[in-house]
Amino acid sequence: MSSTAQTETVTRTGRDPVARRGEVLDVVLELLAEGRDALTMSAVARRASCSKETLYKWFGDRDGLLTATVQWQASKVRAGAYDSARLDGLTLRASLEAFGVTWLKVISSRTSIALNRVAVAHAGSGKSNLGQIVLANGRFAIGERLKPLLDAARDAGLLVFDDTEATFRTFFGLVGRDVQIRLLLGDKLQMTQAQIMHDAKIATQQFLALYGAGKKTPARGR
Amino acid sequence: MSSTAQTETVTRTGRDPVARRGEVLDVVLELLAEGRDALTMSAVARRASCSKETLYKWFGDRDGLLTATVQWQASKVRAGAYDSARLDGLTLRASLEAFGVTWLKVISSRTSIALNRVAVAHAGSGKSNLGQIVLANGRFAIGERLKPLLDAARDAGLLVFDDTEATFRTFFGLVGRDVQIRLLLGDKLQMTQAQIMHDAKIATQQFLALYGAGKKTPARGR
DNA sequence: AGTATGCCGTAACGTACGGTACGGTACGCT
DNA sequence: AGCGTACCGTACCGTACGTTACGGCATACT
Repeated sequence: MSSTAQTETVTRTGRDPVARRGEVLDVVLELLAEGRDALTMSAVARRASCSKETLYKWFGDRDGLLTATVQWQASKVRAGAYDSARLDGLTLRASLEAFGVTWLKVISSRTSIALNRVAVAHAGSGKSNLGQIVLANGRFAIGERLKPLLDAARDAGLLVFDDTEATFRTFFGLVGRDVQIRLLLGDKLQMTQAQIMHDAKIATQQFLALYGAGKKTPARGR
Repeated sequence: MSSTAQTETVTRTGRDPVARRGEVLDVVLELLAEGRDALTMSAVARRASCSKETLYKWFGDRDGLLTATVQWQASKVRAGAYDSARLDGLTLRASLEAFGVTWLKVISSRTSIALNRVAVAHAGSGKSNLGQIVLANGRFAIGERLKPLLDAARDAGLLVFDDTEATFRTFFGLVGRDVQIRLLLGDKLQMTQAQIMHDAKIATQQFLALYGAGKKTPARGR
């Protein structure tokens, strides 16, 4: 599990087994993102050049593979926490915008869309908790990462609010708006880098207009 | 096709065939909302007491049935347009809150969640345009219904904004926040009547704080 | 009454796919 | 060299489900 890779147990392909595992999961992400046809165990095995037997030995069943994939993807996305020290209006604004940009990039990425689609579909079928995992690593993870910033900003007298959770949810709504649901439903929505940065900027302006303590930019919505 | 139903062609069950069609589609909605197991043609036929042959004759194939179901549900949701005449700050606020309540009720209803789930799953598989239909009857339909109100409010000097679409999207985000994605992913989120009304009220306050012309309630979040 | 039509119930077909079994091969260990 | 382990490739099995086919019955039409 958490053994530091010192002895490189080289397998047939000349690779360390945990790396191999990662390769397989990357294949799943690939296949999912292409999404031309439903993800099938045989397709994964073929593309990853591994046997189905190995797939089942490693991940148990299809759900296990999916779960591992979601966690694998989540482990790649983790970004560093924003330093809440020496906060002023400008760094707060910049941090909020950065959060917005990060989040918009995530939800508009092909992998995230694909992963959310299978998780949503799965949540319908009741079995397994893929949806919960996606939520925990997406919506809730970013919430937990943003809240310290919000609290610090309140302590610094830059923001005024009671409920951190509710305040975060407002920011979340201002940033995401209808983007995620439209993308999930297959709407052709071009989220360019420029568009994302613009959206994050506007959302931050609006957020500060609602919760900012100072009388900065009035933030009329474009 | 478009013949006005005058001659009531009574079938075996003593029902008019178009009503029978509606019954079948209601069964689909039922099954979908229960969602214990995936929707299957056999299950629909059994529950609706009709033959699979009839299902295929009427709807072509499974996708056709799903499409018809989405449109059937959409046809039931259509609410009347809000009268934009004699607008003042109070009626505007009330109308916005009403919109918010309506929308939150829709997206938190079991049927909507189930329908969106199949549409999202379908959007992944590429085939058919279920996602587009859901979008057209959900997100976009409510947008087209709200925009006249926004424009009227701007004409009446109650709101200040440039881009009606962008303004609507902000309202959409303030109202929906993370609710829809959480519900789609299976999060247990209790959306009681009281909660919905409270959320709509707050969202409206915040929206007016951002776009309102007058200096009404400052709308501090929560 | 006799025939046609529409629909129900059920059986049957084909296929896709999750899951398992098995032979063959490369590598590590002794 | 001989053995065990891990894994690839492929064949195989069982089942679920979309789709089609068919027999039977009730109503509509002449």
